Amino acid sequence: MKATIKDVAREAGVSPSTVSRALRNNPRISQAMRDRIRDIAARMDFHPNQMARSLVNRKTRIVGIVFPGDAGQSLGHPFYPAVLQGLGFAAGERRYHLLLATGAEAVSTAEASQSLVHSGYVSGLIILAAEVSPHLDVSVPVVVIGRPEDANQRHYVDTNNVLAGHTAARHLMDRGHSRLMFLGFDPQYTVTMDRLRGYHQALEEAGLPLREDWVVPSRFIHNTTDNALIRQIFLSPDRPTAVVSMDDALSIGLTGLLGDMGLQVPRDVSVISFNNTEAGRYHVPPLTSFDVNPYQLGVSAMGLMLDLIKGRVTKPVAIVVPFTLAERDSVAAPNTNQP
Amino acid sequence: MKATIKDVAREAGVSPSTVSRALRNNPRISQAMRDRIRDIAARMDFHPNQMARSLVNRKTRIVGIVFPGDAGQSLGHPFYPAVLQGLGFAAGERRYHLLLATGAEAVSTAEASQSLVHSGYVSGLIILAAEVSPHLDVSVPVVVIGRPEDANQRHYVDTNNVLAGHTAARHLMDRGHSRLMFLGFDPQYTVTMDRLRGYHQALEEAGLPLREDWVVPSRFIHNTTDNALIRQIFLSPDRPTAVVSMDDALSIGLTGLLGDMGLQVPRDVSVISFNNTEAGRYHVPPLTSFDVNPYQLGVSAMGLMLDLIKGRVTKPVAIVVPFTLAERDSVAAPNTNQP
DNA sequence: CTGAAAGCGCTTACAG
DNA sequence: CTGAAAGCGCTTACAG
Repeated sequence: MKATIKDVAREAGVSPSTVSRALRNNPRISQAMRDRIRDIAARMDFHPNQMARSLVNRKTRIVGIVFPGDAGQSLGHPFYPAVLQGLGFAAGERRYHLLLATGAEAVSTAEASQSLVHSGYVSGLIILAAEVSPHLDVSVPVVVIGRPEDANQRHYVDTNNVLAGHTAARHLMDRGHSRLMFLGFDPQYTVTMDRLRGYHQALEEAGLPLREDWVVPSRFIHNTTDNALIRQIFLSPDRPTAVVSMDDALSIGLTGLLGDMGLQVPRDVSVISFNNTEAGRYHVPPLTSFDVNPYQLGVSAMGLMLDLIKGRVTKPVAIVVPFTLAERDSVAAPNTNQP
Repeated sequence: MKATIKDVAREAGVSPSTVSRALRNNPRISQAMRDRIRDIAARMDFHPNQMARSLVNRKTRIVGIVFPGDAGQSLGHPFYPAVLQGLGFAAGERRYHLLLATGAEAVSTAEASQSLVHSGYVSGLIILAAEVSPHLDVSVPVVVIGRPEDANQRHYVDTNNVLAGHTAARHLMDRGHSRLMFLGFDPQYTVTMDRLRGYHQALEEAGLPLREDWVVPSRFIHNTTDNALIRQIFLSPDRPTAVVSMDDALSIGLTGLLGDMGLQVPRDVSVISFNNTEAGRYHVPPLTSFDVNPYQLGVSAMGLMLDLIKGRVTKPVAIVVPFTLAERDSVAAPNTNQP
């Protein structure tokens, strides 16, 4: 039987109120008494039941984490465990725990969130990867990782994806490319829309035409795309010489597809990619890829969340986490022997 | 303000007891009343506070998950997110949640476990990857993933690692190798000890000598090893022609090290590896690697846990999840032109 | 078929 | 400096 506060009180010959206060270091209890009670509590291996505390405080030391799609799926992409590491680290420092939303089947982000909040288990919600409209009306603070559509009314931490898309296009153009394809547009995810915008800006600034037929959609996270469309694009004589790709997995698939068509990366097509995964690092050729620093995204999101819980933040806060570019071998100058 | 059971009771003109019973579908309440109350509760968006329920039931719908080392570190290896996916899926199906132990600094598995249980938040504990002795005396069911040292008194789910080690060695010997090195022994982890045992058995059965100097230690999960020792082993004229490696990351590091010495995989040295990661798949050469099916490990562990919580299991249960071998290009016949 | 009362393990005004 | 009482939001014997 686990010891309760009453057991400790009886043992110490005081009331439960006094034990409670002594343990929370309330100055109203004499130092001597505090020490004595703490000793007794330790000896009895007493640990206050957090459920009971939460019930009266209307606060738990738990933050709910909601993954896009069903929880499981997204963890298959290394971005998410990395975010989780960051979240866990920052939470652990302040003795908070993470509660994972587990939607077995196709439970939407919104449903998963609601269910977590309704349970009363969580004091806050961190939502990963902003699908377009997880409109939810909940009674606890919410932080989203990624840019939500109604960004100016929300707390979020994100990469500057417009800048990243711009930087990607510029990186390619600086090396002489002018025929760029965009791989991995998904209207469900603001991250791909933001990068596309930056990409378009860079093209415009360079006076290059915006070819909508070279914007290839794909399902984000799942990283499935329209191979027939890609094949068709590269069959054309005025095919692209470079690609901005939303994810390493997409880039790896693309490399294979191009290989089947007799096109080599980077000799015939340069590829600049996102997420700097291990798979991309050991791929042939090793991929030049943006690292959006998912760990830091997690750390920052949890930091913001804990401030919100403590009531230290009032206005909507947006945190931007810098990205870096890992330059490897998938980008080269255009092949001038080609058409 | 969230609606409470009292609000619903008032609205329905009945007592809270009746609302409680109606919502739990207690047959003592008339069907008509049950329907009426459920309607009202739904309309008021009432959701019972799980904290309060847990307090009286002495049960939560939360299972604590403890990672080896500090939580964060291990998530960097794809094995762990995959297990987590399985755990999450199986939990979600039964409307259970996962609470992650977050030890910021070097919190031991045992401490993390104790803290989770003491909090009262969890109804059970799943401990990932058995370090040698997480001896803990807790009041909730515990399932470990991996073989604990005191296996016969515990519930666990594991790979048959003795068989896996044996199979690895046999796979190499079947292709003509007789000088095998074992890379990645870590006395802290039973998994590596088990594989080593199987490996030894296979050598013995084949009448091959057991060379202890060819058992190279490394830190599990971190996958750091003793490169100087490896170099020394391969500098010798009677060097190994094949390696059983505990992890793809270790194998990738080894390939690089051997490359620096002018030795190629698989031409000069064959490598059979574990964990079938993406990095190994896109590595050159693609690694032949065992898949220990981490997702299923998670699903099985959670299934067992839920049975334990329901009190449907009494005696210690051990579940074995089968492994498979993904054969790729890192294993070949020994190079007969070499010494 | 329904309700009043006690209690889960804590915390915290209120009182002394 | 310490205690008795009420209450957090539920559930469940007990009673009718």
